[in-house]
Amino acid sequence: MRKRDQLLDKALELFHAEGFHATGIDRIIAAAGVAKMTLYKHFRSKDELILAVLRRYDEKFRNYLMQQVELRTHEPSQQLIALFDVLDDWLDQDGFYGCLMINACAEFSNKQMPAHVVASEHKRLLLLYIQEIAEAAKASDPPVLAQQLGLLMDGAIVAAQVCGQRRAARITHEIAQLLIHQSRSHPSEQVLEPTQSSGSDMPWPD
Amino acid sequence: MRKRDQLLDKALELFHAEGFHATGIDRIIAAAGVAKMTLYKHFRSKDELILAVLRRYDEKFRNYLMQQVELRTHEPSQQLIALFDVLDDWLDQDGFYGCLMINACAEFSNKQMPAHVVASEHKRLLLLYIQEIAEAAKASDPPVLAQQLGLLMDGAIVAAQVCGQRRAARITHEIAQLLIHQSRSHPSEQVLEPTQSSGSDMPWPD
DNA sequence: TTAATAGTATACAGATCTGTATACTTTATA
DNA sequence: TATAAAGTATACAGATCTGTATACTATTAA
Repeated sequence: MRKRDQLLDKALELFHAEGFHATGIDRIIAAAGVAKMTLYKHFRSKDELILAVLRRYDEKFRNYLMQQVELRTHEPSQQLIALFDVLDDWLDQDGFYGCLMINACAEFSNKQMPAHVVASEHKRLLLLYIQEIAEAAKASDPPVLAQQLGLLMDGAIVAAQVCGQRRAARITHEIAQLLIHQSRSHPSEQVLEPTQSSGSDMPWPD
Repeated sequence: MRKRDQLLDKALELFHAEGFHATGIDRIIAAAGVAKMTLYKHFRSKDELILAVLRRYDEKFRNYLMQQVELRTHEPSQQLIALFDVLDDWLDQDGFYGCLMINACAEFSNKQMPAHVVASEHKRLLLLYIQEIAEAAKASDPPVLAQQLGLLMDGAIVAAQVCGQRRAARITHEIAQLLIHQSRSHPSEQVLEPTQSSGSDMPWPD
């Protein structure tokens, strides 16, 4: 099973750096130093390899995040902040190609595609993890705070990927502090009226 | 030049819904009802078609956003909020496939690739637009507020695309109000210490 | 009306891509 | 050492993809 791991590692690297459709089977087996037949003995098809890669990424990423957070502090409300310090380290790496799951959803856009389902589940588990910390930190509304913080993280990831803003997490760090502070001081949030919708006057045509 | 527009429209639609690499030339000309040679008389290559599509999207999207904002209110600080109401309408559409520019960066990950450059420029122009509103709204630090709000928008886009959270913009609506209020009441922001970095103990290996 | 321009239809070259067939070799295990 | 499992090398089928060649037909404008 060593060859299988080599394949998954190299496939992850290539899919992440160059995309799923743009990366051919031949590139992967060459990088992994493995025969083509070996790949097809471990995985029925490229699609199945992609799914296995995504599951591996999910596992690696969440473990990395949890371990890094735990390594910095054990105080829940501080852990919420630590999320953004870990994010800061990640976005600042040289070969940063965004979140593989977000990238997967760009290429497998139909929500029923297996890759999209795995990506969606990945984000759900991440939010669940953040929510657990928020509960431990006695936030007033842990699910909402988790969604807010998760959204900030994705925003920073995109800013770093698209605009090369390696320090995008710093921006979110401040906002996160504000939200966490607010969530611990105010038991309920106020909802304000949105400006009126324009209806069908100017539909975004796409 | 009518055929050229048909090509661009259909290419935009297909690239957005199915991805750039996954969409072949033949699919595009069939959808546009145009001969293959016509495509290659208007565009040197598929890559050039992609660039033209991205530029068209940039133009369409920013015009749409500006017109929608202007249509809702003329008061600058209210316009900052209106950004998120427009976003809310957009994310709630049935055929929502994320931001084409973010998707392009997922497939053309190298920052020097022309498509990536166009996408980066698109986000820069968006931030500039938000910054101008922030200035008119007398925000304490318009560039920072613009970055914060832009980041929120991208976060909501990703949440809607990956997790199908059609109402993700509602989450950002609240945060935006908080940030705008803070930016108008506090002339300078306080910077807090980040938790210490772990250095090379646990590098995210990708 | 004539001449230039824009578009069409078809076929095809050449590359690349996924996946398979087959016969062989290495490695691990009992 | 004998046997099963894992891996290799090569060739290839068949599909698909980008881009071109060529000869034809509308359309438009002088």
